Order: sequence, then structure tokens, then C-alpha cells
Amino acid sequence: MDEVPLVPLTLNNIQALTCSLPSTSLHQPRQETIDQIASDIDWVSFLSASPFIFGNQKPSSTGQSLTAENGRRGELNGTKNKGKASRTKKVNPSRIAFHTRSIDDILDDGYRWRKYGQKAVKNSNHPRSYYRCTQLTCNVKKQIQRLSKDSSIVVTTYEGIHNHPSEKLMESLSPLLRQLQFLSRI
DNA sequence: CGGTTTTGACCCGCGC
DNA sequence: GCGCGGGTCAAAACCG
Repeated sequence: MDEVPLVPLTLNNIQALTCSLPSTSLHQPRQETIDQIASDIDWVSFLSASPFIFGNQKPSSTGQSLTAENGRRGELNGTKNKGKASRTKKVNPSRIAFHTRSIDDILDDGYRWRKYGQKAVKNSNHPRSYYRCTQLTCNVKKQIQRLSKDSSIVVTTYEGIHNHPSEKLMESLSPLLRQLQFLSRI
């Protein structure tokens, strides 16, 4: 995690961030999620401009250094193909990182994540964890790492945009939906 | 028993 | 070409 521009957090930022971050513009996050994130976040840093339009973002350099898997000439010849298997194409992911002051490494953003790796990072006592959204069709990833200087701060980096609503959102909405369906029948 | 985490191996890009 | 650092895979372990 190198130097990224930091944006002081304001109410406007929080609103825009939480609306665009875990959910797409179609799916508003739960209010309590917004509140929780808003109370936790200290700083927001933008590694890539789109689709998050705030001032102060870096001109395209930092964001696209992360093109992990392009340029693989496929051919799984034979057997062993570990570490870099057949994950198809990559579409210039948007990345967003923010700092939260929290005891928990993972903040509840309403989505379900599966951890797929952990690495020790150089010049840091704390490992970096790699998570992927459990939804099969959705290849959003996030990285979580504590700051080496201040281990009370967690840096969360999202990459990509969810193409589905959060399960928790749907959970919390489903009683309401059922009620609506019931009422509409009357 | 199915889903998740752990963890060592592997792959790849980059700098020297 | 080589070594290093970072990202990912996948088998095994773990857990509810």
C-alpha cells in the first residue's frame, strides 16, 4: 500500500461513498450499514477515479498497476497449473480504498466474502488478506490490511463493482416484500 | 456434509 | 536471466 491521495471525510463523501461502494446505484445499502461505516471511517483514498467522482483522485497511474491477470497465454499443458489458473479476462477494475479505525478487520458491508489468500507484506508486521465475493457471477475482490504504523487502522481496498444486491439487504427487505405481496392480494 | 479458512506452492511482472 | 514481491490457486483442515 503505497502513497495514495487521501480525502478528508465529510458527510457528503460518506453518502456518496456508501451509495456507490458495496451496492450498485440500483441497490441502496441498508441504513445501519451506512451508519456503521460512517462512524468508522476516518479517511477515504481513491485509487481509481471511476466510478467514484471525488476531487483529489490520482490521474490513472496508481489504479491500474493492478492488472493481475492479463496476458496469460492460456494452455494448461499437462497438470500443474497452480497459482495462476483459468480465471478468465479482466476488465480494468475500479479500485477504492479507505481507512477505518476498528478492532475488527472486516467491516460488515452487507456482502458475503470468501477468503482466498493471505500474504505477509513487506515493511509491515501485519499480513494482507484477500477476499472474493461469494456470488459466483460477481468477481468483486477486496483486500484488507492493517497499517504498520498504526495497527488500529484497517485499510480496506475494494476492486470491482457488485453486479447483484447484497444478501443482507434482500434479507432485511424480504419481510417487507412479503407483506407487500400479501397486501396486494387483498 | 457443505461451505469457509488456512497455508504452502505456484505464477507473473518488474527492477536490477 | 535472476530474485523479489505480490496475487492466486487448491488441498487440507476446520467449523457449524
